[in-house]
Amino acid sequence: MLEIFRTLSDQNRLRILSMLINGDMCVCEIEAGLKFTQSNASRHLIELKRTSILDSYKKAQWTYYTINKIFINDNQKLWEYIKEELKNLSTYEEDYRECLNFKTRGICGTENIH
Amino acid sequence: MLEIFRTLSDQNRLRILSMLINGDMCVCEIEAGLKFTQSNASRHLIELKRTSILDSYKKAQWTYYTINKIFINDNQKLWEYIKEELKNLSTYEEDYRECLNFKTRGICGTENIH
DNA sequence: ATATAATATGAGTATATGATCATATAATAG
DNA sequence: CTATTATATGATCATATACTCATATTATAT
Repeated sequence: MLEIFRTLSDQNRLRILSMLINGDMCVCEIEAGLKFTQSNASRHLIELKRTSILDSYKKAQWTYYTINKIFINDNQKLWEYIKEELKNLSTYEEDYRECLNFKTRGICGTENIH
Repeated sequence: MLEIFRTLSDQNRLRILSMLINGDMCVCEIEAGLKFTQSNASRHLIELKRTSILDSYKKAQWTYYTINKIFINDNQKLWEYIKEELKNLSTYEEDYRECLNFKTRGICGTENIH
């Protein structure tokens, strides 16, 4: 529980989660959508995965991160709380717009795959 | 949400919460039961109150801290999660024994009141 | 009033954390 | 193979946090 709260107690990791509730994203989409440096995006995602809040899979050279189904299942009440609250983040609307923008423009070569 | 998670991401504050689910306690009972220094106990309790997870009331010279009913009501799912998990803390049984011990021995003059 | 006990707080220190830059690794394309 | 793109990681720095000691504040008792 401590590790979970520790991982959740960062503004930028919450912003990442608030985007992933709308669908999986790769590192460079997070990077572009939330305006992080590449290494910062990667580190936050890895930290979220380390505490099993996220899971990841690879598609070609892209690493996609996704909300971990096991985490949701093991922490249902906590997850319901988080999921509701994430939409109230002051950054949510703007972040979502930016992410959609990059998704449709095909920021990182993903347009060749999808 | 961020502030709440930040406040909850500390081992000693979780230990405090795990004791308070069994009843209100004053600063010196937390101090004795959990073996904190006086100032450390006070600071953690104040931080938990600052984020409205705890509330406090005074009885003579003692400050009693209590789980904030408003917090419970405003964050029901989160609170259910926390309440369940607190009992699984590795420190829980031992801390509870120590706190009971001090309660019955009347550690801080409270025996004169109760 | 003074003495005592409980709590809060200012100041200082050590450690943890988040961020960045530069570089390494992994995967694909040509 | 080499070049390119995406991701991960080592090193470093600045800031945040938890802790302690000393002191201030508050409340009670005598």
